[in-house]
Amino acid sequence: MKISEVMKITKLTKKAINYYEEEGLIKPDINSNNNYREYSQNDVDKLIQISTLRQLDVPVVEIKHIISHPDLIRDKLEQHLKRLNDEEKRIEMIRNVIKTCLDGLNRTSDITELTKNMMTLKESLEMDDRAREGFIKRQLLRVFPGDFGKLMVAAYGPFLNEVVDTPEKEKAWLNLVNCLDKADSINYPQEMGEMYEKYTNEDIEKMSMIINKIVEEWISDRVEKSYMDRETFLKKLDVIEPLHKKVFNMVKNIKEQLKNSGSDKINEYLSILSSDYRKYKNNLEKFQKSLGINLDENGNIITNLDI
DNA sequence: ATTCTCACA
DNA sequence: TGTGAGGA
Repeated sequence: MKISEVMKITKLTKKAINYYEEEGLIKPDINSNNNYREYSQNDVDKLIQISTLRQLDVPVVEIKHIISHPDLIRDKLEQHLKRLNDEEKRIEMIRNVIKTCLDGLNRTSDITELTKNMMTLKESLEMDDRAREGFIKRQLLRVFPGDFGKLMVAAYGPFLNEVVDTPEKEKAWLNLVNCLDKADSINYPQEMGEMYEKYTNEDIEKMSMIINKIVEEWISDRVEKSYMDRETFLKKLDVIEPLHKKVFNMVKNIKEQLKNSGSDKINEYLSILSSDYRKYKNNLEKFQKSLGINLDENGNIITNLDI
């Protein structure tokens, strides 16, 4: 039969039929008088198969393989399914980057700024776990310059080793990156600068160690034993008491600054991201309740690291 | 009516 | 991975 007939039967266009021939999927005989194609029933059957697979987005090359090696069909379909799944993930990623970027857009309408932001977000998704951890730490040190930043890193470090393996976490991670990215460096209150001048590098090192250790303990389940009596707690408190009292009064100021740059949701995102952080908060709460410690204006040792 | 070639997305 | 134009 001639091509118009085949068009009717297969619902394919001339163009498509010719194209499939060009690609070697079918080989109709050619009438040497007029150069017209003569399509066999077999050609039509093949074209129907091709059409079906094409509607499922199977690439023409794969269809070609399938036609010449019917036993490959399982392999090829699985391969195609994987492609689709990958593509879905890719699109989900793009969607999340754009959404997150849109959420943080209020501050800039500068397109250069915007695309830079999008690039940062996209690249942040391609990081491995180590790189994520390093990225956050660098950002923390930028937002909180100097010694206070080191203490922040010590406090938050234990929560930064989480794998981002669910869509929920991916969103939270993007929000966190976005949040830190647009946060300006903190201008510490004057008293704070004065306060930190007094500390040597060794002091800061030591405080970092202590903070880190405390947080680690709060994450672990040992916390019940090591902290749940008031005596032990007060002893530990003495170690960092000189630091604590002053720091607490400045935390509000810093919180304000974060809020002003729209970056005050770090905790929220970290909660979604890190099960350790949730555990930490949870243990903290339990502990505070059991000792009757207040969270309010007068400050207490537990909350002062929690910006 | 069909094929071919080229440019184009 | 096709489509559309235009000539043969």
